[in-house]
Amino acid sequence: MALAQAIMTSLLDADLSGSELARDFEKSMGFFWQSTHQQIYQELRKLADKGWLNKREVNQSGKPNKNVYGLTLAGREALADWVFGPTKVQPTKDELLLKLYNLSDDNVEHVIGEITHRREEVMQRLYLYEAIRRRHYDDPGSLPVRHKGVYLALASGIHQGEQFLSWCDEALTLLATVTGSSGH
Amino acid sequence: MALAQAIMTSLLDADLSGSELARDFEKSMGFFWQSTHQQIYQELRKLADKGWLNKREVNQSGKPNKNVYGLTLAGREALADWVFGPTKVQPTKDELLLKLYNLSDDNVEHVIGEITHRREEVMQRLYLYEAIRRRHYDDPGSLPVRHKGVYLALASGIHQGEQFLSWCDEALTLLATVTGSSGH
DNA sequence: CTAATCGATGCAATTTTTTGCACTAATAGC
DNA sequence: GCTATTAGTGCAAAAAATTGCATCGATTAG
Repeated sequence: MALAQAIMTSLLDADLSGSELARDFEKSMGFFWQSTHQQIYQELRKLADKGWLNKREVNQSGKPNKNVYGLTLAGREALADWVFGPTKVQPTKDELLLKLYNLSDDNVEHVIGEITHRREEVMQRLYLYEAIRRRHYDDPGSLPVRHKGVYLALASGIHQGEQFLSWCDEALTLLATVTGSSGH
Repeated sequence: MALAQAIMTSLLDADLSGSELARDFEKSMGFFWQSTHQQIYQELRKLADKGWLNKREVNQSGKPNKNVYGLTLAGREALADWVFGPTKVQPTKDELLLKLYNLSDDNVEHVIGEITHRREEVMQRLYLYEAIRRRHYDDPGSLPVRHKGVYLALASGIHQGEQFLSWCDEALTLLATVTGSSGH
């Protein structure tokens, strides 16, 4: 959707190669914007064609050469302009909710298992986010403007995680009554 | 992703035509699973070919004929089996978060505007959800099993909405300090 | 030395989603 | 009666995302 902008944003601070970007997308930026290396490579080429990125080949000792991309002036301007354009949201599609619509005595146990599992995953992620917050964003008020924004994106992830945990608790409580009363 | 299952789930209680489904997708099911009528029509044809749905043409007085689809036994079984399969999640991609990464003195005002706007939208939606909850799911504990599941999907939307509102408040508070101190 | 392995890069086919249009039949305005 | 509009259905091209491979060097095992 706005993969182009996600990539350019990653390049704001440092020039990166395709694989470096792909790795970055598993960390920070990737917390809320997933992408695969294939997509990234393609998009990089497009952006270079457009003149928003410049590419320079870096010879590496021992390893194959890597192509490092950096924002051009035009790229920076395009990115800055983009902020004022329309904002798309692609809402989550979670098959778990769909499964809930199909809840039955036959599958409650299974669904409970899935919820429990997801709860665990989200909790792990939440620990990570909290650790980052504590480490880098202890006092948001005193951060430079741009970092305030980055902090808020992180905060969004934290809020969502917490919300999910509390939903899980409600769900598990309610579903426990089903298995409990229906016996077996 | 699992559009097929989303459609079949909508057909659990009643047979529907393409346009009726499309309208449904703007309501209940569509609260957490968006789709367009084009996609729905295509998927309906595929599912009918697979033998999971049957199609019957209904002549309507005055209007063009409509094709009404219903679940076949095979369809019901496939749907029931699907619940036990792997669960995919397609996490939200929200350009607003990307914009936050690009926060600057030049665009804070604009971003604040966008957040405020979204806050309003989410609040509206939340009112709707709450109304549905109050009307149909007053006492979740006493609902039949399947409706408990449906209720939990709704509850998920409510939790998410509330989470978003509280995030908005944090964000607006923090960003107010930026515009406040930078003056002008 | 040769073959198997690995990490980084990338092409290409397939599938999914989006976008734009087109047809049909009723309805409304003139 | 003729044209414009609207609701329901659907095709098809384009764009985006996913999946599966393919290459290219260096590295390790035999």
